Amino acid sequence: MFQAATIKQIAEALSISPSTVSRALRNSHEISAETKKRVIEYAKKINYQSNPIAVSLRNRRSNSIGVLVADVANSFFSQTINGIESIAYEAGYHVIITQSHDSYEREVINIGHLANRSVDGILISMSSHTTDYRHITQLHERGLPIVFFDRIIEEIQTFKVTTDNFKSAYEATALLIEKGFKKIGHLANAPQLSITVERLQGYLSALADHHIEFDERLIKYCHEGGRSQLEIEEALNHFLSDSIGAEALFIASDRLSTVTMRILNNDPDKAEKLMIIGFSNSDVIDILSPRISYIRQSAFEMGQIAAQMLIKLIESKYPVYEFETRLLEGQLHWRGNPKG
Amino acid sequence: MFQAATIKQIAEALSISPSTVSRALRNSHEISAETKKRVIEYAKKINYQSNPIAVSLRNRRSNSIGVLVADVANSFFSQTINGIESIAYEAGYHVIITQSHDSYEREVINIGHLANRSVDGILISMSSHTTDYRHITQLHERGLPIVFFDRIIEEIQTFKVTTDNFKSAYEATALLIEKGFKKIGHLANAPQLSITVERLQGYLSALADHHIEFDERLIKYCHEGGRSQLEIEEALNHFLSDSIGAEALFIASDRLSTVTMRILNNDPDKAEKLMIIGFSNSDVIDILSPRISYIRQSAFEMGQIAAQMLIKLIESKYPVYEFETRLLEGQLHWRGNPKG
DNA sequence: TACATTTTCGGCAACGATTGCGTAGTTTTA
DNA sequence: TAAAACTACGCAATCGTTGCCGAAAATGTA
Repeated sequence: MFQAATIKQIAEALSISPSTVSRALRNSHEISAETKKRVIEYAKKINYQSNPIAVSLRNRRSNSIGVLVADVANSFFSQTINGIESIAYEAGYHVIITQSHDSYEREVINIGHLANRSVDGILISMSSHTTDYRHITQLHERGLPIVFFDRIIEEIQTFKVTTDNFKSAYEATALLIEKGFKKIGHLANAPQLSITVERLQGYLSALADHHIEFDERLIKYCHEGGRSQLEIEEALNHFLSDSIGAEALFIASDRLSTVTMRILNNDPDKAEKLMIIGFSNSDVIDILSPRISYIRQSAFEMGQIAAQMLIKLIESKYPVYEFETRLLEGQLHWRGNPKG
Repeated sequence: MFQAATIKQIAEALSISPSTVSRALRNSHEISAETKKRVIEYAKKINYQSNPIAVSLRNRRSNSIGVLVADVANSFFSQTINGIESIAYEAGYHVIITQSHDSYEREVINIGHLANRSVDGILISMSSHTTDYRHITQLHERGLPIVFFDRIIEEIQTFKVTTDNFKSAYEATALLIEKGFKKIGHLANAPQLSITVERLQGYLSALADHHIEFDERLIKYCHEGGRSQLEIEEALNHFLSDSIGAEALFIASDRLSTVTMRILNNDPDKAEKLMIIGFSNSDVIDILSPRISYIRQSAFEMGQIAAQMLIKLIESKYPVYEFETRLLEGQLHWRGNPKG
């Protein structure tokens, strides 16, 4: 491998000590203008770049932050990552991205690796199969800055940012009711996720406020969160069965929405029977067939806020004990009949 | 911040030297079974984890690889990243992802940061606005392992992996011709990209083989690659103008495809006039309206191969002078009439 | 028993950058 | 004119780990 220039080389070339070079480069007042000039010029000449690994070792700071998401190939998360990156970059941090693929084991391994990799802090969106939080509480107790976004948990006191899922779900459900639908199915994500609970509550609350009796058969959890198409097909058949007869459907996540849409696209009979609203950040959700009304989350902004929170934690000189949970507004887009 | 356990602490606690601890943990034959056992037990007890930054400094290896893509919020790239990650993870490398957003300046800055960050190698998919390769050749000459994927360049001798763009473009165009279309527009990406040139040649070659006269007005380059919807609207209007009268369209990239689809979705008159085939790795491309036939690249596999190539370069004990350029097959999916 | 060999381990130095402390040499102040 | 203050720089330690060399102890051989 190639040999990068070091402070020692500069020191030797100019017959001064490494400390002087270091101070000159950092523009210390203890160094004469003359010496500074010589050092800076020579450093530029040999294209000196400080070795970030050495700096990290010395400063016990890596200037990098870790991110855990379920999957980067998911519009919502990739947009979030864009937001994280935009802030991190500005602040001089590198971003190390890992994926849990919604597996608890991978979450544990990845978070362990990140902490071990000496990241200065971690941004976490929980895997849908996680119910044991010890791998995170351990790190948190040891003082590692952690911020949760999107899929947050109650159990750990720190900064969090997510969509106002209750409100968005409420609005979506209420809108369906106002449009005249009464039998509204709810295709929910894995039940242990915060977003699942919040969205379910929004749904239930809207029903209650509009005096629609709650029918538990109208709720179906997807434990595989859309990774299994079969799971969703069964749920749809269930909703559309004669005994249930759902007229509309509120879908609680990105992936569930697109998988549902694929099934309906292949089965126009079903598609005609259902008015659909779903969460989705796909950039082509508005040109899918059949039509789907959708709730779009402020993913980019969520990433930005999460990154800002984390960097604030990392750079705080004193331990932080006051935390905030930010809720971002989702945007509801009504698109009318499936057949348009 | 929390204090991680170190080798020194173990050494002190067991009244042995740090070197002995290090060797014991690495299972050196020079250490007695007895000592090994004591060290390993105590290390486990205090949850010792080696500090990767110190190891990096010592070994001049960071066990991380850098990736440069245009945009993670793009199905093709996010799938590629998934492939890269799967291999890198197995081999013990971390992945640092950066985005050029198709800007030359950001590409230069990001690649500089990655190299400076002491990654052990870099995976690059060129930004569409890059014509000057000095920032890369410099690193390459200094011995930094580099592998190109997707958007590759001729100028640097190394491993490369991309789709057989010529073949896929040829097949797509030939298929349109066989279906009876003669006036086939080609919506091309930025002209300086390898993939643009290869796809254009496939298109031209198919026309020639089928004895269709080439009309240069049927080719439109999109210098903004879909970042500007206006650019594409103008191109479509051009293709559909009376004097041109295109009957079909071959679209050369993911983003161009989806933006075109949005325009056509909003303008059914236009949509009816055009049979469309486009490159796309969107997971919902098959349920868009209007219908679009598409070429899907083996993105995940491309990421895997690129990562394998890079790791091979990194871990090679001798300089490598024999390089390979792998071409992966694209998959053509015919979906018939727009109105289906 | 005497010597050679092997096993087991400690000490030192280095990776590259940073920084507290010390100290010549110079200038300012009383 | 001597004391004080300041300027400009070097020394050495530090971060955690590991390669190299050598030394002591254990073992083997004659």
